[in-house]
Amino acid sequence: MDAKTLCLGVLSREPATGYDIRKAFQNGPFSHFCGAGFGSIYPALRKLSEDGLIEECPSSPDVRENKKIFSITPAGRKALCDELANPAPLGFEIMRSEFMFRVFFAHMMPQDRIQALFNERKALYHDKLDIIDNLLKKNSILPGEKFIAEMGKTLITAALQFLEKNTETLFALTSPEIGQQP
Amino acid sequence: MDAKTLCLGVLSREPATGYDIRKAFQNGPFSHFCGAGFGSIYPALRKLSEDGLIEECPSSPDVRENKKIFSITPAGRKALCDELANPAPLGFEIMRSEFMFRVFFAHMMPQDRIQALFNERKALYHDKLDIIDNLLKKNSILPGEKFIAEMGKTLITAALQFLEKNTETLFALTSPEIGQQP
DNA sequence: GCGACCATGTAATCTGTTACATGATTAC
DNA sequence: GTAATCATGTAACAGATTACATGGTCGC
Repeated sequence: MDAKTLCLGVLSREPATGYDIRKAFQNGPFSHFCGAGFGSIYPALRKLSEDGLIEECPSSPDVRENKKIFSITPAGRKALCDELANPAPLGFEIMRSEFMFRVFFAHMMPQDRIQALFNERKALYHDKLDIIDNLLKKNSILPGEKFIAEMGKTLITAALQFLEKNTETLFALTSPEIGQQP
Repeated sequence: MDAKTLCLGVLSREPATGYDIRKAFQNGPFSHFCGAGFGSIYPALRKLSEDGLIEECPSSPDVRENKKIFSITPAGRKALCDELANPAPLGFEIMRSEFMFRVFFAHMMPQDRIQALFNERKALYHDKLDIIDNLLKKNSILPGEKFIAEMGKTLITAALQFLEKNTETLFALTSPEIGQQP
């Protein structure tokens, strides 16, 4: 899914600035399953604008002059629908994970490094759960959005519980000091 | 995690060809958390070879001439360790998911399309579970590898159960024919 | 006044994906 | 003999990440 489609998706919910879109990816309803940085978002907005899929809202006196609020056009909504309905290039994206790659090679890392990795990851999971819980508190939430928030919550909770239950077992089976072992 | 590190990781377990590496990503122990295609693997192998991190095994009469079996060098093992231990650029990779993006916009899709999406996804999960179950049957499996296989199994099972339980609820809340709704 | 946050954008680089191009071996 | 699988690679293109560069507003 490219940055253009992601931006279109965010804008289909409500008008937003590039900055707002990034927040939606960082702390908002999209944060647990996709993302993009400024370097992807701004060029995407320019292209979408050129293609007439989004448009800049007329500036009003109460917003700063350099602030650009974009809204989706009917053509943009159509383009998003088409993209959503298309045969899907699939790709199994769940868990394309650097964390898992590292832990896979636990025998090549000192135990304190793995411990730090686990702690970081648990903290990250807790952050994501907080974000999702806040989303679920809102009363106006569409079915798809709710479904995905709950799915995220379920999966992150499962991951967290797995880490909590199995860390000791992993440590019991790896040597504390070993770093460069084959 | 770039293709070079991924290849190095695969080769740290046993010597392999580019083709073997791809299989490790498609059906092997790495399949549920990372991946790469030929277009990434072969250039990566060339670079790793140039840097002395891997080397081509001397050709023996029992293997075909154009087949190149690579093995990791001590320098390569060191490079992998360094990469594993480094402060981690983090990035929350769990669930960077096109599936979730689509379902999030369920209200913009006809119900039969969502149904198809769900069926595809469930089939994919079952495939992944089969692969993982086969991995877990092996008796010689390192602790990190076992941990990650079991974590994958746990998470995929949780995802599958979530889909099974909540599909009807989602469908009850979305209209069957609506496609292009705001 | 200062730090945190809002806000936009560009340019270089890196890297991955896709399609193409080729051919050997194995099992039926 | 023919289809599936093994096996290697290149080239063009699309795309993202990273760092850079700039400046306004708000609360303390």
